[in-house]
Amino acid sequence: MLDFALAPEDRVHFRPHQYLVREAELPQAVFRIEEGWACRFRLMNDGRRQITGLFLPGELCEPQWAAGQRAAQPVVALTNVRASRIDIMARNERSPEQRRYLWKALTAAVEWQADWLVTLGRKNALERIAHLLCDIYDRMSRCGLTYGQQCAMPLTQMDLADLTGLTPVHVNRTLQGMRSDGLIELQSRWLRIPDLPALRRAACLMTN
Amino acid sequence: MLDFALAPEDRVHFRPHQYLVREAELPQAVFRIEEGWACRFRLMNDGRRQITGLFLPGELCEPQWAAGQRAAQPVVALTNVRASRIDIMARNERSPEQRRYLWKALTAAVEWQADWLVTLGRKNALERIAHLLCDIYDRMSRCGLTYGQQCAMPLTQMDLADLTGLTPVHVNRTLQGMRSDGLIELQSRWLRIPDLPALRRAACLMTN
DNA sequence: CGGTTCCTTGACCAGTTTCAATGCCCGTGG
DNA sequence: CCACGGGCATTGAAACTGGTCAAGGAACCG
Repeated sequence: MLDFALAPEDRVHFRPHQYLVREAELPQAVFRIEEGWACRFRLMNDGRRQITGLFLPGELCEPQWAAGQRAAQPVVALTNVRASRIDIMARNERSPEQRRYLWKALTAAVEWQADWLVTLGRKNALERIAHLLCDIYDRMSRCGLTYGQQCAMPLTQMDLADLTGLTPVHVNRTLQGMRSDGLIELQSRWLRIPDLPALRRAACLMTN
Repeated sequence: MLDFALAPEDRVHFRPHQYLVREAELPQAVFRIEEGWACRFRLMNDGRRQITGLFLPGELCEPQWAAGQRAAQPVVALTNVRASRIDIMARNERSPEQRRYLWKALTAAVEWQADWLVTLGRKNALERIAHLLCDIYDRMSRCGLTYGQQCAMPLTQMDLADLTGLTPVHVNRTLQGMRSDGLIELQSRWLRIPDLPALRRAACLMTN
């Protein structure tokens, strides 16, 4: 993954609900998440909240900072997080490999967000949650954090609601339904997917 | 806007519903839209459609192609479109200015999509449509295409529905309501916004 | 003109939200 | 060791937003 020397300056950690970066801050570094989960989100005046990005172990947190721009959205830890600070070099000191890597991370963010726009715009509760759980499972497996058909899933139902654009109550009911249909097993922050293709079908993820 | 020499190779045009790029195609160029509107979208198996990006005059269409990747989503003309093909240079032949420009376009796409995730995830019909119309008006004014409080708005109600994640019928009813509240005047593909701050308020766009 | 495409309207229905209350789990402190 | 408190999950009932189906009308184009 990290196929070039982004010299990790130092290790940092964060507790749940602690900010990695606040809104409009000028970040000095990008983070590579070593362990734990974080998200970026936007808050409306009346308190409605939407999570617009999820950061899992092994992933780069906010490549767009590398342009030296202000963070448009805060990033907060969802669990305990251990991360590497990677100092941002001046643009003209970057190697071609570094540029390519940052570019790739940014285009991946565009793709993920486009998928997610479809999910929020056009899918119902079951399809949204199924999509999210498939996504999580895939990303966890990509860095070797799945065990058999299982992986960690530390998000609360409120987190799930803020990701899927639903209410926590409806997330709860939908999860119940998925459990009783045998689509998932989810308990004590641990997810098991007995039949991944079935879950992907439920998420309308055939092309994906 | 186009502050460096992206030598426009040639001019092309497209009729409504004509594809600028098909899915999984390897684009040879990025486009700069000179006139007309286009969008990128994703189609679900059962026909549900979600527009994930809108391209207005003066805007760069799909900077991520510059990485030489396949188009993850098709791009189609919504009106008659006149555009400049800008051939994609090999990565290592690009000037720093070119790189900076492409990076800026890509981070702008990430920001727009994040805003749109909030809208699709957390806003109701009125707020969604108000947001969209504000966005359109802002972008049109940015390239001098607004006249007083007016600008072109060639999208059909079905297009609006596919952007906002609603049904055409509900878009229609919501527009009626906005008209009778005096929030907008919209007829024969022409939009007038009597009170932009009021519309922004209706869209919950205070921070924005 | 004739045929599309787009807009409009009505009646009914379904998925999701809201409000409110209860219970569970777990860490902390007496 | 047990009581307390806070965060999280669960459940029910009622209300509402937006979706579906269906039909009619207006505008536009060759």
